[in-house]
Amino acid sequence: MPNPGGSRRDRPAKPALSLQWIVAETIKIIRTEGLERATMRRVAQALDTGPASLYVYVANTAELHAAVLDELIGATEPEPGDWMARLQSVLGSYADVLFTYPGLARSALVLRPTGPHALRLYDQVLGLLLEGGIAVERAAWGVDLLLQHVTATAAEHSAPARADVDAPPDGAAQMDVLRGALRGADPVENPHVAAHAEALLAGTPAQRQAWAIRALVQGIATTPTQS
Amino acid sequence: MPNPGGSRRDRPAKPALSLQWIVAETIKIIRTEGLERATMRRVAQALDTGPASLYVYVANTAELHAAVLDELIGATEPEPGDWMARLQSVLGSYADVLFTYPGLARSALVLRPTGPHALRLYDQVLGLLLEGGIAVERAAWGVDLLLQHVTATAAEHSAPARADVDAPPDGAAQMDVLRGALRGADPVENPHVAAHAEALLAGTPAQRQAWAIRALVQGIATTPTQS
DNA sequence: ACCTGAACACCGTTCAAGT
DNA sequence: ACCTGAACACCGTTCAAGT
Repeated sequence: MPNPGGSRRDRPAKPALSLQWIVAETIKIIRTEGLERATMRRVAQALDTGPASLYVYVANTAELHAAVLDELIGATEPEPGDWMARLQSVLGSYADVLFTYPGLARSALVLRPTGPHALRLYDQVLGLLLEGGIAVERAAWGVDLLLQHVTATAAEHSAPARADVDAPPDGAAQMDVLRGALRGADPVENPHVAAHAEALLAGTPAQRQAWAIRALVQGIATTPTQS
Repeated sequence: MPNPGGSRRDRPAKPALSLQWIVAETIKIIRTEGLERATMRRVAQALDTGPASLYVYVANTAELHAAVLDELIGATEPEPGDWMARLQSVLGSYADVLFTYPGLARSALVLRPTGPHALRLYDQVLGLLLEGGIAVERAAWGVDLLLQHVTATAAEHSAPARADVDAPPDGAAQMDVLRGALRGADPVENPHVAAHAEALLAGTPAQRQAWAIRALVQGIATTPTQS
């Protein structure tokens, strides 16, 4: 006599899987345990099923990560202001997403996000460059350059996948190593680095990021696509 | 009576391990089987030992990859010409290294190469920007921007680690997906992308790379570090 | 069509024990 | 000090079998 009376008390009626649910659960895991923990096996476990079940909805782990990233990109939005201020703010909010989930930036470089939210971001950035009066061929190539810069910067600040869970989630450690290497440069082997180590290390990340975007826009606006 | 006569025929007298030898063997594996095959276990096997032995010389897999990358950067060299031509050629030869061993570029973004050869590359790029008459604070920040661009571009063209060994080693596939997404953009949702899809996709990788470097240098040269 | 248990073929890293 | 076998704690993906 299975399931008498139309309800059973043993299980809370497991709903059917769906890509949306899988993505939502994966984001929860990334948020609480980090990207490296969001494995097919771990996600399947959270969904109370076996890893094989996920392959009905995604072809592989990369595709799952891509779906997650597009979902997160949905949160990016420009604040009001002139075109340059809006550009800085869309790129800034994209950077925030990538910095919040370090490791996803690494994926984003290779994944080339192409979901609906990513496309909207692409469209916003292109629109802002055109609004700034930049020639269309330059603006078109510039979009890639700007998004690549933000993505790469976030990826740099994310640490490689760690075995040790307790350690800080840094990438700041890598920065310290670089700092040490530049400060310790041999004036004979590396004269320029040795002479200008402090200039190389100057500025806060925010200052450097803002400068980089201004410099990129400046270069994009003034450099003809035909040499 | 072990080892009579001072020589034995059973084994070719296994030499002692060394970081140099480990790196050399790892490069061989990367060259023939790809980075994703160059695991601690696979490298140890090639060295006819167990994986634990490698941990005497490197702290983890990332450190092994970093040592390999620095070794490979040793091959970069500028060709003669004015400072801009030399800049394009050093960056080009660095790009060649990263494109030849796709996947190492992905590591390079996070690893922040700091070995002797990487430092030399850093020094060359900084020297060339200064030779071009660029203000030292801008040149110093610009080095990062230029190397980051090259590294990120190479990383983009490398595919994610694949289970399937027979498939093309592309990343070109990702580009095709992007192409399709841009061409198929909805004119209402993404008006700018839809209107300028061809401009977004225009140019060969080489043309875009050369333009990007000119644009970066232009932006670096003309953008004050203080807004 | 969707879902699953179990298996296949791997990983990085640690550790106690040897030389 | 250097090296090692064996183990610990995982992976992604596939496949035959079920519903």
